Amino acid sequence: MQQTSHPTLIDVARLAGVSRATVDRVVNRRPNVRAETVARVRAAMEALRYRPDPLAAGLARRERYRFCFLLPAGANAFMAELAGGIDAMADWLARSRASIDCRTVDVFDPRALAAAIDALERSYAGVAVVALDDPLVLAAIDRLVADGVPVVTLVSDVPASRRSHFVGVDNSAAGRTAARLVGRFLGGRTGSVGILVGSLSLRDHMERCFGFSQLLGRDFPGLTILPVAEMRDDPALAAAAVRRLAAEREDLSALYNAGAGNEGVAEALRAADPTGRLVFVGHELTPASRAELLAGRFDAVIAQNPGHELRSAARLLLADATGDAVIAEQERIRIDIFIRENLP
Amino acid sequence: MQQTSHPTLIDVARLAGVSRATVDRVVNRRPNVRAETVARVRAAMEALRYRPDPLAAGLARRERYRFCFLLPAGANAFMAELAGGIDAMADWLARSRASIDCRTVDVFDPRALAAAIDALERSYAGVAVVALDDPLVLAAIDRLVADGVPVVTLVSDVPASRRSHFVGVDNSAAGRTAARLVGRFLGGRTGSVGILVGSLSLRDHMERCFGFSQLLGRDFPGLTILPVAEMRDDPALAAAAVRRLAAEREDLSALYNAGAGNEGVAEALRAADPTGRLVFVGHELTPASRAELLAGRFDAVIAQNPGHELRSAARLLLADATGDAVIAEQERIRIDIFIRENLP
DNA sequence: CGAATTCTGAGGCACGTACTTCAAAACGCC
DNA sequence: GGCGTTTTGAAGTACGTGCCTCAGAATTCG
Repeated sequence: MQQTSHPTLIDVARLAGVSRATVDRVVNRRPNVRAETVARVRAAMEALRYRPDPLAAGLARRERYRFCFLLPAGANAFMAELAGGIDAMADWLARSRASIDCRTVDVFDPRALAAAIDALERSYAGVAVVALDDPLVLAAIDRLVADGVPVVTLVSDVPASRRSHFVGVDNSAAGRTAARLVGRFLGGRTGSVGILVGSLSLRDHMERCFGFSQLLGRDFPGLTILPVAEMRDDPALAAAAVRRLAAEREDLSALYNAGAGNEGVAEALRAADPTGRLVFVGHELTPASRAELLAGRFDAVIAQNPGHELRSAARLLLADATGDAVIAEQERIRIDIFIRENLP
Repeated sequence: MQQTSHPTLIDVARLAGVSRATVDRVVNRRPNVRAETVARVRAAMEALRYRPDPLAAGLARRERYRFCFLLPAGANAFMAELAGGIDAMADWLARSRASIDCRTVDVFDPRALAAAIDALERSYAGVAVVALDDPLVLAAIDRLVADGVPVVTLVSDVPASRRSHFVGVDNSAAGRTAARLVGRFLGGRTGSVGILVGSLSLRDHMERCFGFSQLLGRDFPGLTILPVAEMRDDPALAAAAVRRLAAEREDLSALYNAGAGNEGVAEALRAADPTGRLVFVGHELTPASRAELLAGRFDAVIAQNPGHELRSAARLLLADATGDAVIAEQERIRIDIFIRENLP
């Protein structure tokens, strides 16, 4: 029954005319095997199409992998969904003998984030962190990596650090996507376009802003870009800014919110734009932004799938720990566009 | 070290004051255990947070799962990507002791598809099929299910059959999404809109068409919907249809292709609409549609991620076979919108 | 040639579970 | 009390690999 049941290490040993131990040495690239013997074993492996049973291997090497996910504290709906998704992965991870500790930290404070990273136990098999592009944070990440703990950045990157991967989207492209939609939805109308962000010191907000302005300025010359308004992801501040923009510029034709706080924007829009003529594009699919899309007050939402990002980060850390290969295509996070009709 | 290393069946037995065998009986719901004993064992499992080690369990029950994926033959780029993606899952599946046999069949012929389904070995632990909504196919699927082989439909559904899941998108919603984009991109312009499909007997094409017409008619009364043109996913026929539409209707302002054959549309567009005023929305991200988006001749592409669909189908079949739970959110296939700026 | 080194074989323990067998104990019933 | 049935315990084998030890063979080197 060789064709149905998978070949084992013993089958390889028999075919190659060597012992179990020698096959083991070859498979696990241990030293002290003659080149000629290696070749014979390799040939036998080829012939039988031998693949080490991952279950038995995992059982035998009794390692367990503990990972840590460092997420921003706060009421941000997107981040809340991230945190909530971690539990959903528990079963999934147990299958690979892995587990995740989740910690939260104030993400607007580089000092606190760096301290939190420094405080992490070095026994972790890997760490995923929603980072902040700041020298302090960069140094902390590099220290962690230097101590032998692989790091992936999640959602927000620190490109210059020694993290092994970034799991997230190209935020410049996301900004350009928003700009294209705003421009096309305006369909040739002219006017001014307002931009809101959480903070320009957040790399992702800044990049979106940059991409948005760049494309809008180049491809839609009829539109005037207004100065960027910062609002710390605070719905109340966002609402105030929207009201101010609507009052000051009667030619206001579109709004782009590169940050969070869409609830505030929505609230202000209800008052400032009762007819819904104003084109609005924001980020992240939350209960609030979803409801606004359905109500027709938001025209499009640019999003990234937090579940995919979590799983991708976990897979990458796991691959780092076990030495397995990764499917690159699967780990590329896409820039999702949601309108009223394709809400999940 | 009880808190770091996971508890085993033996730990549970010790705590419950019973033997290994009894714990095994409880864990695997075997008969002949007194209710009171079951409760004691359950309590011990709770207390220790015992979870059976999936690796050891998998090793002990020496089952292997063979699945079969039945895909359409033909040069269709989307389907080719589907087929190609199966190999990429091989490693992934080996980890769960599963493997996939991939077979192809002419999807336009219900009789052939039904015969292919009937010819499948009943030893498969599950089958995924790109189905065709036809009574013959439905009956064949139901026969397979009756023989104890779980079936999931992939991309194209047979809702009335006894398949356990459908992995794919809501094509009516996809059509509505396309309509919204066409309408918004036209930005108030009036004119007529052409619709192309592969075949109206294909459920997914028909549903897209339906969703598209429905929303366009309701929300964009300034646009006239032209009669649907069928073209068997043939680029040459598509090109001819586009040329004919462009010639006959000088008010043609947008085109929607609900089927494949985008290469043909692109070729015809180059000639018929050199200025790029015509709004075009199509389906599926292929090298061709990608290039057209970048060139600016296509305005948007509605897509589904074939890799996700494959993995989802595999996960669902695996869950069916092992009795594991599925993460519903993860298995919902999203309707992707791609424009020039958010191409992956 | 002898010694040191490099290879190889044989065997065993461990991982944590599934599944089996057999005997002993507990229980119900008449 | 005796019988039959249900429940439980004890013990074992098996799954396929990682990792270990130790002895003996083969090879190289001085």
